[in-house]
Amino acid sequence: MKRRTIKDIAKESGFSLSTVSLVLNNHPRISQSTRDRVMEVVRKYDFHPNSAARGLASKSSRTLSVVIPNLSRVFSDIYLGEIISGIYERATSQGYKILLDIATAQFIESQEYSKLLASRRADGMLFIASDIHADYLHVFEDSPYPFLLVNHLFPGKRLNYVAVDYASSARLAAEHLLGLGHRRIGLIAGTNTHTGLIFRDEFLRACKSWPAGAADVTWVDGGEEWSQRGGYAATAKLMDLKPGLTAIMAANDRMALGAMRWMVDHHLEVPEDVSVMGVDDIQIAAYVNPGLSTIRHDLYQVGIEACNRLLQLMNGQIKECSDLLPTSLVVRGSTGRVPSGK
Amino acid sequence: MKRRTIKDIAKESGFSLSTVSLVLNNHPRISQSTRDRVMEVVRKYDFHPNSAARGLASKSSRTLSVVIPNLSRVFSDIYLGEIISGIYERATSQGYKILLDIATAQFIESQEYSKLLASRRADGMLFIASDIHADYLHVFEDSPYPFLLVNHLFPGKRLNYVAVDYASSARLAAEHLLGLGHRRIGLIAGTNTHTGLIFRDEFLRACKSWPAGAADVTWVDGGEEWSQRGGYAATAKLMDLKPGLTAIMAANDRMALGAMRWMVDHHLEVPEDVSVMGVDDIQIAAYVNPGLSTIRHDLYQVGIEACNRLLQLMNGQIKECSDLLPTSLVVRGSTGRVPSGK
DNA sequence: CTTGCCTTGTCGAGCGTTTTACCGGATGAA
DNA sequence: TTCATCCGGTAAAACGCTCGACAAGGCAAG
Repeated sequence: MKRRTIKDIAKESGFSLSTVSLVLNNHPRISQSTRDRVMEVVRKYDFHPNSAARGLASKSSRTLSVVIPNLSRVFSDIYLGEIISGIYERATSQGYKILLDIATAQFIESQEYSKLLASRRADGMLFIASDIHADYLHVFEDSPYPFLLVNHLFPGKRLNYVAVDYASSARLAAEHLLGLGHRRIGLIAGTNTHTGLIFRDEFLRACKSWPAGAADVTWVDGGEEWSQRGGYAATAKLMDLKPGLTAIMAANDRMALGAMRWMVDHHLEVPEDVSVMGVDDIQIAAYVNPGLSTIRHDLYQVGIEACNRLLQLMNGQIKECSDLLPTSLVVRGSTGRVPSGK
Repeated sequence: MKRRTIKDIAKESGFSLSTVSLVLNNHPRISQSTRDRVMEVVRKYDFHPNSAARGLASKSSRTLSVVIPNLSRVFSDIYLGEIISGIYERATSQGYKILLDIATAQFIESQEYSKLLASRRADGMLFIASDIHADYLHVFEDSPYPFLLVNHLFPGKRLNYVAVDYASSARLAAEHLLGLGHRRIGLIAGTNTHTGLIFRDEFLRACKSWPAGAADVTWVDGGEEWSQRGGYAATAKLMDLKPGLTAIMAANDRMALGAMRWMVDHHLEVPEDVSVMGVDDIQIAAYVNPGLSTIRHDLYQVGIEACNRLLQLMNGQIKECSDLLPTSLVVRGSTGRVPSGK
């Protein structure tokens, strides 16, 4: 099968190579009548210009690299899906395609993140996979390549980011639980990301400085994957350390679901015996029993905004970016007033 | 910033353009000593060959297109994540990258699926997004482009596919419930995919021809998105139509979770009053209360296998593909013997 | 000393676009 | 009439790599 090229279109339509190219790129230089005659031939052959040739000549791949974390079953976390949907929406509307990568050990060791941009396979990179050990990202400080962290940040590194305001989420959550009278609180923290650490520290701070009396907060780590399983194990640990806890705060909804499951398995009622609260407001949070109180993070919006900012970095409209997006409290059935007599 | 090319490497290392190219492609023609001297320079400059130029000259983009369904919050379904992880694993190991697309209305109307392959932006396509209305896919019958449906199929169209054996799943599920004595069963079906229809029809058939006595199965549609919400609504409808149901069979776990939620909201015990069963064995199925009985679909394996087959189609090792992968029963707490006296 | 073959490296013609000059003709003002 | 300007289109030089054809040199066999 002979592959058609712009040359065939030129020959058949009677115009030059350049003219066809200009038509295909909607260049204003070309008159409507010429445009029509060329497009007729283009449609007749269902012609689509070769993207490699385009990329070579134009020095742009019209492609964005998106790197996601290497958690087992990573997609099951709505967390990611929302962000990616947002990115896709924005990227597509600007004529960009998405090249997906997973931050596996192999991906990092072979420095794919550099290779992708250096080889011009992608014009810019959105990185959703940063944990506190991602020191290799320092290559993107002052790098000529457009790079942006999505819902992560790296204190001490000059890296662009768009993220939800985790400190504000921590305050909202703390105020909700404290306002319900809780003073003995267990915190299941995520400590493998900087945003997780920010959440933990701000939550502790808010509980310590509560006007109506400081709360006693015990925290444990919820595990690398922020999963139900991790939340379950962390809850077991907390309840062992401090049997009198009246509330469990988890750094995301999945761990909170693990906590609720532990309560059921140990014949404790939520929220009568213990209140449980999460963060993110994933879809299933409204479908468990009781519904999970949580902090809403609009991750779709994070995706949109992150992609927007990356595009601005790419065309030079901005030089750097450090956006924090707002969050809000969602109250459902899993939190209630502290049990009387406790 | 001057971008380095293969030419600079050639000059600096004292070899020809072609030699550098051959080294970079690990061609056996080149001796070890030459290879070493070239690679030294390559590393010195952290050089990465331009992928557009490579693609243009080699007529291959080393990229696979993956198209996923346009469900709102689509990623929240572990269903997809598992498949994509499998695809990624396989594709990466063969040096291919993944170009992600979502089957939005825009994607379909603008015939992006053709454009991607015709413009050589991707060398082959894995389509996870097929519903019964995807008639436009007929363009891939006898198309020169490698194309494969993932966990879907299209009776009546000559399209390659790799899918789980839904008919076998239906039999396993039916046998489990019938074996527990259930004879009045509600089925929440997914009717917008051919695999969903196959499941429904085979489930009905199996229930009708059960040796120990046919069951009375009532089925309703669970909605386009196979979601908790849809499962919840479908359960309401079923329980209204047939108040005496002793078991609910849902075509996926998410709808089953919706069904369980409905039971809780209406003070019915699972499985004491009604058994509930799903399909897929998503991660959370083990974490709800009671644990969800289901049919395990190894979707990671589907991804691996699908990618394998596509690569074989691409290099001509096979001409067509219609694989069905096995499934298995997983019994947890949500199904039990039919209540006595019912 | 030929001849032929093998090994290793080089030449150079593409690959299919974009984009910068440039050009001819029409238009309009002086 | 002349000259500058504009308009619509074209020629051709990149863009950076791959790969088939070819060449040089070494070596073994006759």
